[in-house]
Amino acid sequence: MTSKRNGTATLADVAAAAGVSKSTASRAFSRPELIRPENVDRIRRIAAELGYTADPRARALSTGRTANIAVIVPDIANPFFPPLVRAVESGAERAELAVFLGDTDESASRERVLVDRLEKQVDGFVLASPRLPDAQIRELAERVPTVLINRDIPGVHRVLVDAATGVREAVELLTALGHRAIAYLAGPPESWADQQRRAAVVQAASHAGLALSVLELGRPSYEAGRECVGSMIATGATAAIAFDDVIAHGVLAGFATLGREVPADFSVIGCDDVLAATTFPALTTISGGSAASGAAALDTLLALIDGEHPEQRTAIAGHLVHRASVSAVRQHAR
Amino acid sequence: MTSKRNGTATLADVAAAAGVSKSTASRAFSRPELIRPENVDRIRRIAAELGYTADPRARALSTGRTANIAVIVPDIANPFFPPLVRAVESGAERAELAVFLGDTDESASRERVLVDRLEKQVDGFVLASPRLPDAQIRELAERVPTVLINRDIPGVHRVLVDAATGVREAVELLTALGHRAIAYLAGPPESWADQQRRAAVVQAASHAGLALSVLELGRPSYEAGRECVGSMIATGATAAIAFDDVIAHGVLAGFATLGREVPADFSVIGCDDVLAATTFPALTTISGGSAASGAAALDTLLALIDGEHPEQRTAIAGHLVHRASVSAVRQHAR
DNA sequence: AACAATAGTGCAACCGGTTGCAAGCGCAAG
DNA sequence: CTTGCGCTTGCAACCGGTTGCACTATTGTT
Repeated sequence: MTSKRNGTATLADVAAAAGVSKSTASRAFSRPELIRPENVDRIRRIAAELGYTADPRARALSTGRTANIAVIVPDIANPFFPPLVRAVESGAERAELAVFLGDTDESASRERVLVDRLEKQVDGFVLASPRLPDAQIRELAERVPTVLINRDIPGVHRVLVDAATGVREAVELLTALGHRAIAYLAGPPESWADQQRRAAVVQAASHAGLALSVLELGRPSYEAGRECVGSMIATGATAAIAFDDVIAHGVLAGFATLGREVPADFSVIGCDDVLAATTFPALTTISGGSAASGAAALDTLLALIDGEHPEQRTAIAGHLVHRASVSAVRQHAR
Repeated sequence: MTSKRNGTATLADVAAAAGVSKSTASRAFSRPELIRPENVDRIRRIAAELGYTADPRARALSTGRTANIAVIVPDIANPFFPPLVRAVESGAERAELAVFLGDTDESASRERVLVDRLEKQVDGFVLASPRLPDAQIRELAERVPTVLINRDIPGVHRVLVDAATGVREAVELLTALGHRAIAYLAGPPESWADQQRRAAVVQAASHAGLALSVLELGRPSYEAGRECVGSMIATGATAAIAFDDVIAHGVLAGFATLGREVPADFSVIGCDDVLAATTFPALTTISGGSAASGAAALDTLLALIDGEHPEQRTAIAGHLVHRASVSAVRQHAR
């Protein structure tokens, strides 16, 4: 016999104390217009005195609504996700929903387990950059309201940040500043975000007539960014667009280690705007991601839960935030 | 009539399909040793075919155990918390618990609301840097297994990172490197962590015979760190220990802006080790915080849930991680 | 062969709410 | 003085599991 949960008052206790039936007590909260006003007051007062709070589990069992949602992320320690989670969290707070957080550690199988464990106790899912196969996500979305972030599966509700706009702005800026050869520091090719960004860079560069080198970095990390600087310089590029801010931050460090100056010697542009101005020099980056997509996903999910039919595909336009890591190409460069 | 939740199979369905009673079906999962082995197999197979999964709500209702826990943080976007949450998350995964995340936005009242909403659907709480008054936390801990992080309330289970050790190491290092005057860049005085760190620095500095200036920065932020550099230099200090890595990171940027070099011109030490090596120069810092305290808190909580009586107070010894932002004081300095 | 012990199963109550339906009530209309 | 209707309220079933207890075979013991 472990410590039993201290006996909080139940609805039956309240009903007994008020001399009414459970149904009446229940309705004093859920449908007060059906109950004689003076009784509503009395029941509520007694409930308060007893410290009664409805048990969400029991309520969920009969109503089918849990008042919970879940947000699943690949890695909460990746700076892209905390603002996203925070946005979901604050929207959920307004809707009086509690939120489960699942961290899949970038693993599809753990994601599967989490989703299964949570499915019965939530009214909906926000899946951020899910790693599950399309088919499984489709099935899930059929059973439970589900909104994807950064994953484009037709037929499933999703919010996507539109890389094209921001990338175009970035390339235009670089072109205007005299750069003629740039590099794209690619992220994980299986990620939808990288596919989009890569394609956008390729297209924009070719449109602007810029030479483009793509460097495959694999898992996006600070180290990967720092270590690619040498080979990046070797391509002859004078500016780089990185898959994300973390890589870009690493690149900054790489240059500093080499004693080269950004932006004087080289221009760097990140993506996601999650490091804000906390790099040195402050990072020019393509914003429009994290918090906004969390908020948008939550709005869609709430609508879905309410049985509405929100837009299936929400695009968030990323745009360039110009800070200090970009400047005109040096005259004597190249 | 909103979209009713798609009819997943219930235990009754399984029982019917297997031609046994609900009890037998139930026990085929929870107490298989009571059921004839061949029936266990058959029931489980049929359940699998029907895609049956037990409803955690219903189970919770009768067993009293929810298999959920909650972790409440003041601000998930503060880099101290994601690793902590991640550690809790991964421990919970092992114990097959799902985790609620609450973000209080640094507000005691939102914390109150969250705790109330969650209390009935979790087996325990991890409260990280809670803002609630002692009395309320005590009451909660009496009703529900609860573990605090970075909050020292006697009688309540808690894990605290012991600043003293790491701070002492830091001060010893600085002393050995020839520094004679240092600064402490203080965090929010109402935070337990700042109180500890401040006291430890004061004591260690006096013990080592170092001159110490304390600069009040209020809310710990990158900007605050960057902007205090001027007045910090004015104190005559040649090294600083910051309340946290975020401030220290700002200080690094402040020096870079001034064209001064760290560590050649000035040594900087952070706290928490949440920025890892992602600053330039890589930040020397007092580690032992985030992930470790999350893991320790979870262990304590699990024990508590199992009805054991774990140590009430767990101290995590912070220790100095020596990276690149500290060096010997320049001969001509001062 | 009679009897006890044991393994396997089912009945029904219970966890704490919600809700359809019907019953009791007062009051106005006929 | 009925009849009818609307307002309140209670009964009881239900949501989907778990579990104490009783019951029936089986097997083992003298």
